[in-house]
Order: sequence, then structure tokens, then C-alpha cells
Amino acid sequence: MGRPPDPARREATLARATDYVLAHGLAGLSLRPLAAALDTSPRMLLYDFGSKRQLVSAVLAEARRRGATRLAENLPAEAASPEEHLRGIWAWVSAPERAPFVRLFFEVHADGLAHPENYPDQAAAITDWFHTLGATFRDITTGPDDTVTPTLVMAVIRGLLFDLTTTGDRGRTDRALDRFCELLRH
Amino acid sequence: MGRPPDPARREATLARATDYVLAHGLAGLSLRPLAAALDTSPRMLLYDFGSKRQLVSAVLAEARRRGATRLAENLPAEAASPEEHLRGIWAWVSAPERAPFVRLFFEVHADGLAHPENYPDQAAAITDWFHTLGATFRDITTGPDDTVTPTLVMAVIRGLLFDLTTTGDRGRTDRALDRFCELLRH
DNA sequence: CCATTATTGAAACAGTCGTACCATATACTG
DNA sequence: CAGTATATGGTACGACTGTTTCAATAATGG
Repeated sequence: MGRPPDPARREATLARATDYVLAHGLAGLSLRPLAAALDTSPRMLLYDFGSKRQLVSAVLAEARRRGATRLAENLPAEAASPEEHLRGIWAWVSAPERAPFVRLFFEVHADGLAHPENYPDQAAAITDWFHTLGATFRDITTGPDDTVTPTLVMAVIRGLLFDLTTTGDRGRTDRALDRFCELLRH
Repeated sequence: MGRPPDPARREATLARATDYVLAHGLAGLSLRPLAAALDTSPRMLLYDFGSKRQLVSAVLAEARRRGATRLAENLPAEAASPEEHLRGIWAWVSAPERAPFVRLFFEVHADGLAHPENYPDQAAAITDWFHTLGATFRDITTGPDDTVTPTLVMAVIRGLLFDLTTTGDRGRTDRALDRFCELLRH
């Protein structure tokens, strides 16, 4: 008996909190302004998430979840060539709509370098990419266990993303990807 | 007349503050712990630097200065091939002794994405690289104004650095650079 | 209505933050 | 010595932090 729990509330505030973090970043995140923007109270945030730390990790998980599903929806078809895959990934990840995700991604990376204990599964998240990418770049890898080509491909994407986010020079970064595709062909 | 100023003191604390920031990161930097570690007081830090903001930018400038001079000392000779240059840069920047610089580098980048107004010359700092790199990679660029090849080269370096700092997998990242050199040769 | 459980508000706690104010100490010139 | 400028300590202010405590409200079942 007693009043029934309302799990939908927690999920709703989690969704809106994720929006907020994507828009404002993790760095200066504070419960009171966050609660004000979400039309709730710091009291309720702690009630729903236990602590700020747990709130943040819930938000990061939610952001990862969103990014993963949207990427899956936008990958080229199975039969596409490696180059088409690469261009598809770059187009998707460098699109302006992805900018908040990219920003949060770099922010978590940087914070993880200073406090690795807060992000226990960060290294695993990177190596996970190699299984998916390794499959799609099967044609240009030297074997089924070749992690070198996926590593290089991901490095190019992340490095160009780094450049694009700081300089905003889309033309130059796009052409650099073209050049990389050209190198891969030969 | 009056007591003569002592500019050496400010420089000494700047040097030690830079050490501290390289060791502890920018994120949680606070005057009182910093002052305690430097055997001085928050009072003196503000006296010497005016405000925390100015202190931070002085520290960042000092860190950049150190990094630049150490890189200049370690670059291969003029006559070296582009590939040797690339390997030299990677070896230098990925060395364990550079880890604090790299960490700070990524941290500033991430913070700059959220607060670009604090880092007015960040985009310029990136494009500056292209003039120096463009010169050393003259052989494989398509012309004197080719910024695409330097862009790609820097992207590979930064992307691999990102990978190395999170996974710590030196063998895989080193091999990925080998693979990139191989692609550049053909 | 009552018991029970979930939800929520208001306020306070114990800290930390950057910074400002005021006094004092120090080192120099004349 | 006095005068003067720099250097420094101590302290407090106001704002902010995550979190806790206490009390009140809401919604259900019996």
C-alpha cells in the first residue's frame, strides 16, 4: 500500500538534465542552477539521483545512449565501400547538430585524464570502436585482428574533429579527409 | 626612492605555479591550495597577478613557452625527410615526460569549447602550426599554400595522442603511425 | 478515517571560493 | 633619523557549493 512511486519523473528530469549538460557543459555544473532551469529543486535532484556524482554519471550514460542510437541510424548500408563508410561517419560526427555531443565528449576525455578514477570504462569505450570499425573496414585491414587500421581511421576522425571544433574551418578539414581517403585508395 | 620591487619573486612563483598546474590540472585549481603548495599566500598570488584569471593565463603562457622551446630543441635536422620529421614529432609529443603538457593541452581545448571567450587566440595557435609544418612537409604537399597535408598530419598526431592518453596502448598507436607513414610514402 | 509510502518545500550546515580591506613589516633614499 | 614605496600577514565579506534535517503534503490501500 502507500503512495505508488513515479519512475517517469526521474526519467523526465534525466532527459532534461542531459539537454542542459549538452548545452552548458560539465565543467561548471551546479545543482541549484540546474534545478532552476529544470523547474525543480536541488532537493529533488538528490532525491532522484542520490548525489551529484551519480546524477552526472546518469547524464553521461544517457548522452552516450543518445549518440549511439543516432549513429546507428545514420551509418551507410552494409554493402557500402570503406571509403563511403568513412565519409559517412565524418559527415555524421562533424555535423553542427552533433557539436554539443562532441564538446561533451572532449570535456569528459580531458577530465578523465586528470581523474581517471571517475571514468573507469573510458579505455574500454575506445577499444570497443575497433570491433565495429574493424568490420566495416575489412577490405583495407591486413587481417581480422588488425587493430591498426581502425586505430588510424579513428585518430584521423578525432584529430580532424579537434581541429574543426577549435578553428571552425570546415573546408580545410573536409579536404583533409578527402586527402586521407585518397591515401587509403592507393 | 622606497623599497625596490622584486620582479624575480613573481617569476619564481609563476614557474612553480606552472609546475603545479601541469601536475594537478586546471579544472579544480584554487588559490588557497595552490598558495599552500607554493609556500606563499593567496594574498601574494593576487598581489603578483592581479586576479585568478590573470594568473591562469600567465601560467598557460608559461606552459606554452616551455613546450615550444623543448620542441624546437628536439626536432630533427633540416635535411631530414618528411617521414623522419613526422616520427620525430610523434616520438617527442608522445613521450611520457610530455604527458602533463598533453593533459593540459586537452584540458584547455575542452574548456575553450565551452568558453571560447577565455581563449581568444586558440584558433590562431592551431593554424600557426601549418606554416611550420607546411615547410617541413614540403615534399608531399601539392604546393606552397597547401594546408591540407599539414592539417591531416596534425590530425593524425592529435588523434593518436587522444587514443594513447586514454588507452595507454603505446604499441597499437605506434603501429598506427607506422601505417600512416607507409600510406604517405606511396 | 487511518496507516503507509512517496514526494516535496524551506532552511540550515559546514565548507570553499575569489577577493578586498587594514595593518604592519621591510628595504631603500635623502 | 624621517619619508616612501614595496611586500606581506590576517581577517572577513558575500556568494556559492553539495548535502542534510525536519516538516509538510499527496496519493494510495484497507
